[in-house]
Parts: sequence; C-alpha cells; structure tokens
Amino acid sequence: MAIECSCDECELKELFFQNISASEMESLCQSRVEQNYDKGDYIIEQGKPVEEFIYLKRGLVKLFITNANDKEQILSFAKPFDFVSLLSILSKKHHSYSVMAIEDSTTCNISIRDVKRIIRENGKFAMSILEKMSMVSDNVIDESLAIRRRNLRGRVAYVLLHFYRDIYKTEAFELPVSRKEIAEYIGMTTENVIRALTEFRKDGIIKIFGKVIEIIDEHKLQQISEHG
Amino acid sequence: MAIECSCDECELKELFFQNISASEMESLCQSRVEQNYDKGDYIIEQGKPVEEFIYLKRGLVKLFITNANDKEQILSFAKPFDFVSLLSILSKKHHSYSVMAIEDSTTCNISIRDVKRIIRENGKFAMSILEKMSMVSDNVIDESLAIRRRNLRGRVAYVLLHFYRDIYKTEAFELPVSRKEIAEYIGMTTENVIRALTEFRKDGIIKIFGKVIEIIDEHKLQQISEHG
DNA sequence: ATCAGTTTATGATATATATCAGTTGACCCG
DNA sequence: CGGGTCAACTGATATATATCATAAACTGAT
Repeated sequence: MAIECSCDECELKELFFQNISASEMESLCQSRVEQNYDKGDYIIEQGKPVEEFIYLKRGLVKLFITNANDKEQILSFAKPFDFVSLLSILSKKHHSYSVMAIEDSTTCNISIRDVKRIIRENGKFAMSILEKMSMVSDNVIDESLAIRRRNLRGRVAYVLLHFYRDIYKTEAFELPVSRKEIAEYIGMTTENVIRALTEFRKDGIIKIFGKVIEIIDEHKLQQISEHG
Repeated sequence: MAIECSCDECELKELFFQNISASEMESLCQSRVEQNYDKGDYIIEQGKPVEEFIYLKRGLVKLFITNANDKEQILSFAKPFDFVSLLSILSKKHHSYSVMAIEDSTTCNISIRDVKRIIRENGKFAMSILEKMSMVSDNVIDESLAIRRRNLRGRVAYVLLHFYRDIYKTEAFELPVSRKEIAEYIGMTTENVIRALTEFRKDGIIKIFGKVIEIIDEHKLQQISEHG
C-alpha cells in the first residue's frame, strides 16, 4: 500500500529530511502544519515557549531581539531553506528571538517533540540536522563579524550586495525592509543609512526609487563593502 | 571483566558523554588524546583541516579570526567545559576560527570521525550534543549582541564583570588578556580601553595593579555595563 | 646590564557617527 | 476634503571614538 504524503515532493525533503525512513516521514507528514503569514506578521515571539520546529518554505523573514528600551536589533534575514527556528530551540524552553515575516511567507511547522524523537531514534537524521544547525549558527556569527569590521558605508554596501546577490539576483529589486530596519541590522542610525544611500546615488553607484534599488556599479559597491 | 578507562572519572563525562554505552565509551577512551598547551600556543589554526573534536579540560582560551589586515577579532573566551571546537566542526572541512591558549591549558581530543560515528549510531548522544551545541552558539551570538548595544564604558564594564563573575569569582584577579585583546574582543581601540579602565580607577570602581584588577564597586560597574 | 620590542598610559587632534530639528510626500482614516 | 501619522530625507551641531604622537614601565633575549 503506497503512502500518500505531499512531503515527498517538498524540496525541503532533499535538503533536510535525508536519512529518514518512510514511516518516520509519514508520521512527520501527518503532524506537520503549514502556515501562511502576511508581511508584518509575527511568526515567533520572543519569550514564548518553544513548541514547534519551524522552517520557511516561501517568503522572507527577519530574526530580531527587542531590548530593554524597546529597540530592535536585527540578527539576520532568512530566506527559504534557512532553518529559521533552528538556533536555540533545542536548548531553550523559550524563544530568545522574534521572527517576523517581511514578505508574505509560508512556514512548515512540526512539533518539536516529534523532531526530538526522531533525532533520538535516528542518528543519521541527527547528524544531518547537526550539520545544518552548525551551518546556520556559523552564518549568523560570520555575518555579525563581517558587519562589525566595516564602517557605515561598508555596512550599507554589504547589505545591498547581500540582497542583490543572495536574495533577489536582479539589478533592480524592491528592498523588503525600511531604512530603519537596515539601521537596526547594521547597528547604525536610520539617518546615517539614508545618508550613505544618498551618497551612493550621487556617486552613480545605485539608483533609488523609493524602496526600489537598482545596482549600477556592483564593482564599486564591492570595493566600498571591502574598504569603506 | 571491568573496563579500565580514566574517562569514567572525568567531569566531562557527566556533562557531555551522557547516554553513551560502555563499549562506545571504551572506544572513545582508547582513541582520545590529551594535549597540554602553554599560554600563547595555538590549539586550532584558522584554515587548517578539521580532524579532531576538541574540548577544554583546564585553562582558558580565546577564539578569534584573523582578518585581511592581519587584525584579530576575538569571538569569545572559553573556559573548561565550553566546547571550544564545537561551532563549525560539523559543517566545515576547515576551521573558520583560531583558538589560542591564554592560560596554560589542557584539551582532550577525539577524532572527529569517531564522534560522528557515535552520533550516527546513538541518537540520544546526538540529542545531547545538539543541545550543547545549540547552547554554545547561542552564547556566542548573545554575547555579540550584548557587546554591540553598549558604548565603550559599558563594553569594558561588561568584560570586567564577565571575568569576575563567570571565570575568576574573586574580587582581585589577574586579567588573562592584554588591553589590546580586550579591545579586539569588544571592537574598540586599545587606547580607549585603557582610558575607560583609567576612568573606572579614578572613580574608585576598580583598582589596577598592572594586569591585576580588583573590583571595588560591583554595583556601579553593573550600572555602567547596563547604561553606559 | 643592555638593547629591542611590547604593553600600558596620556594628551592633542581628527573623524565618524549620533542627535536634534525640521521638511516633504505618501498613505490612511474620519 | 482635511488632519494625522509615518518613512524618507537634509542640515547643523554634539558627542564618541579613532588616530597620531610620545613616553614610561615592563619583558625577553643576549
């Protein structure tokens, strides 16, 4: 008797659910829930109990923490196939970070208990999760160091290149974030992010149409990203 | 026939090698190598292949990356039972970071292949590794955010409190790092770290005898750490 | 004991970034 | 239609931090 499970066709199966048996897959498939979010919706709220293992199928999200003065610090932007809830869910009872959709998004949610059970029962699956997790954490840390060693212009250039190369891959794209959010990500003020963008525009490196940015001189932007 | 293995008495067994069978333990015990390092020795060199799973039994180390201009950025300081090589060893072929002993240190090294084998064969062990790993990465990320949201004085205060509370637990202790290394950790210049320390001394918050720091007013230091 | 190199320290100045104040334009709501 | 809010933007000024120069104390090697 063949088992019907839409997960079989899911791209995430390749990436993530390797080394998993048909019956384990079926069990996950039964319990998983797909969830849609509009831009601006919270997917995870800081402080809430960790109940589900969540990953992103579609859209774009930001991970951030809200500090004592209600200011946000953005940790990273994640696109599909980045495992957004992977960072702390295995060691903490409550979420350390919030996750918000910055574009309309779809997640696939699995009970954290089920995932933990399969990890315990299936070492190969555990190994592949460990590898992925290791990669995600590394990326967040690398990004943070990359930002830290740059000055204002370098940081803004870095962010633009990130959206251009890693996410949209087209010279003209609509920024999914406000200038304020860029500032919260790179740890500078909104005004200075705007000033840097204006400078790039005046120098003919980019064009700006509101939220739409067009990369004119990628090479120059790369130089600024490296040397400020 | 009882198995002789000094690992049975190792404190790390409790923390780390939970859920491991006697035969697995014996196999690890056979292949493990203990290594001593003097202050200043490299334990791991950035770019070298990942061959061993390393953790710290004794001493104190710094994790850092060396950037294009040969400047060091210190990621974190790790004390025994922090799993120093855990961050990227499972996903990368080469070390992303260097690790150096900043006090005389002892590590216990296990072939990465053996660890991976046991992860695959023993899901419970895998689960406990995942939890630890999750915690270590989280700490690095949290620290980085904690530093980022502080100003110079707050950052220096934060570091002093870190050494005082998490490592030495005694009012007077010898800093295991130079002012330059503190600067590399908190992302400020050496001169400004020194200036902040001098200010604290003049305000009667600490005493300075070369590398020895004595915490006089922890409460005040805490306030500075929080509010700059 | 001496020399070279490094760490700690301090002051003067330059520079980068934050803060504050205010303008404009888009969008939403009554 | 008017009023309110918010994001994007700009300029003036304040502040924090970096840079540069210098010197004393210390460290290691010969």
